[in-house]
Amino acid sequence: MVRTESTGSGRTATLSDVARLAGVSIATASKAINGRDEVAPATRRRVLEAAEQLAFTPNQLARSLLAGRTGTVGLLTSDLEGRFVIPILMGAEDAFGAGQVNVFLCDARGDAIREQHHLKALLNRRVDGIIVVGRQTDPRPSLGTLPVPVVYAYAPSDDPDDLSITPDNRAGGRLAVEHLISCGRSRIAHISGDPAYAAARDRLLGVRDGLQAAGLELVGDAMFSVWSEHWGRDAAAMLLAQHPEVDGIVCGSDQIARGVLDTLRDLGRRVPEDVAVIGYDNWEVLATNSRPELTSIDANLQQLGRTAAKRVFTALDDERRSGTEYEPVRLVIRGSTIPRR
Amino acid sequence: MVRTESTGSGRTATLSDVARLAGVSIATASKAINGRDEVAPATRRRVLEAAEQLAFTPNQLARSLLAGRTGTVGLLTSDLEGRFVIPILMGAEDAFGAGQVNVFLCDARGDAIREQHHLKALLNRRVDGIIVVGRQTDPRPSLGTLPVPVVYAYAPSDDPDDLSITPDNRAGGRLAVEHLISCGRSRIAHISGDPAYAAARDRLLGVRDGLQAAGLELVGDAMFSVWSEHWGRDAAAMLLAQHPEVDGIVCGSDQIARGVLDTLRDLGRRVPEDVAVIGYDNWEVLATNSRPELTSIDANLQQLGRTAAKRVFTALDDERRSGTEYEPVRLVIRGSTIPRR
DNA sequence: TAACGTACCGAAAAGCATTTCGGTATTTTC
DNA sequence: GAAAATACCGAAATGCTTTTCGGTACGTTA
Repeated sequence: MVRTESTGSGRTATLSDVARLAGVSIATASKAINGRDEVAPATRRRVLEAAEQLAFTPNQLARSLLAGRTGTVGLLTSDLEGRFVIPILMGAEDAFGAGQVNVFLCDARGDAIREQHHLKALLNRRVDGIIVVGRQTDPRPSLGTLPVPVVYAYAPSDDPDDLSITPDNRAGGRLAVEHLISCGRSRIAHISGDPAYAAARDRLLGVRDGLQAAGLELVGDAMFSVWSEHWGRDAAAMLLAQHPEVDGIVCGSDQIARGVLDTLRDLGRRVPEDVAVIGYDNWEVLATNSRPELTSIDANLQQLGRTAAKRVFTALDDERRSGTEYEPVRLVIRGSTIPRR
Repeated sequence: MVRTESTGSGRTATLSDVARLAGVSIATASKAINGRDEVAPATRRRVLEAAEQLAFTPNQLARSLLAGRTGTVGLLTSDLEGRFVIPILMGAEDAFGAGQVNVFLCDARGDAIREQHHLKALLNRRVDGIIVVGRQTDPRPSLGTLPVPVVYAYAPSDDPDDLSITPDNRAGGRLAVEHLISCGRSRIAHISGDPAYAAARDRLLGVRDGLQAAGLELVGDAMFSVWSEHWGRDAAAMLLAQHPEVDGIVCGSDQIARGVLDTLRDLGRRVPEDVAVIGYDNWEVLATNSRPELTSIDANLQQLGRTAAKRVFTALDDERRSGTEYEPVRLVIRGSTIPRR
């Protein structure tokens, strides 16, 4: 691979190279390139030709230094592996990418020291704002007061003075149960994941909200353990042994729901005719490949990412908001609650 | 939220603020902070105290401008959603994060225009290098000659003068079949995904390599369609109807393998006693939640990302390599090929 | 023709940190 | 006590772009 710059010197061309080649001053070259109107058309043409020939691209570093804004944002995640982080990241990148903003990605791997290290690096690079994306909806430690706006996404900050955006898990739990009720179910159970997660507790609150509003009660106790397919299978077996009358199951995740579907199939229960099942997260690859396909609650994470991006922007100009915003969730109906045709 | 800088003016402190407060020149302040030794201990202390008091952090923009290197790298992906991109991204971020390098993340969403746009932005920001991560192992269009080193990860460039790093799918296919053979299987079939993918074709080549080396032939034709669990179920049903003697199945993906396991279970075949099944990708959430757990081929994508990062670095100093490097894959053995205990 | 206006261009400062090199002040040595 | 060496500090250049403001040169008007 050979470098093919036309400056000859091997450097990338600078504005003064362009000016020299075009036979004008640096100031004039700048104006010509940036479309300012104090330049004669013929001069502008000469400059643009020179810029083209040298493959000139303006140095953003110099620009940013002057402007006091870099057009960059730091995206500080605690765990890239987690599948909740990615859609948020996509949404943010998307919202920024449409403008002139670029994103610095930093993965702290759940380590506070590393996070502090990354934070410092971002501030040194003079990012215009920071989005902190957590992997759980449990509150996380605030970064404290920084010279740039900070928005917490998914995992809210534990400081109410910070601005946080997190999905409305309680509304999601309620939405799920309301859907089952609207499908004519009244003997509804709840199988969820790790009760140490706020997500699990909040969804249960929503489920109870929905049941209470309809004058119903949960069948058996809410079942908690871990967020796995195995647990879904085991829990469903236990549930059906103790409460064979159950006709609807709200699951805490799609993985759990997949396990539940497996057990129901093994036990000869038809889904959704005998038992309707609803998952949570709308993890497409799981939800659309099960038998039957899985109705689920979608947290609109990509939208959440876009909202976070927008807030960082508006915080740049306007006043800063604070407190926790709950993003709405939505129901995605598939065959596990409503028979196909 | 209140800003609490001590410059008073609301700006972030600059080196000259520190110098003024410490009663020294800017040059001396710089030396004191950067640990140069031409500074008297007492002076250094004064400067450091002033820097502390003002919460001074050196402006990387100014530094980069001077140094000619920014300590940033562009990560240009075509599809963040794809689950192959994330581990590579993590590996790269990890490798860089250990140094002083930060990553600009750009998602082109599979759109060439957007990619060009992002590329230009990265060059304007004077990144020191670029990693291009594709979502398939099929060759992709080269970005052409750029003033910074470029490494293509996962999807190799179609220009042999570029440096590409991609997983060795052929070796993976061979590894899978060799494992089945070592498990005593000799009537082996292959169910894979979309034949338009180089990954599918390369893996089949590897499967044939392994069979031929053992003097065996594939049972039936290799079966191609799409990368889905549904197809895995359907294909397995067809396969067993035509070739009930099959005792080993190499699957083109873990999703397909999950479908295959489902069908085998429905048909009363024991896994691995009657039929051994091996997947591909080692997608943990699928592989460890199936019944039985799924043996699979892991492409070491995180390692691939780290290698790509390293190559960008070395290309900065050393000569540039070119051509396509094939990263080794590895076998992860679970219950679908070897009975537990 | 003199005075004025317009159109265009260029010098220079600003943004911030680093580094070189020249210059004091202090210490050491003869 | 004078010369040399040392230790420490500061002015200024560097990197690159943008913007302001002062200055030509030309054309226009009275």
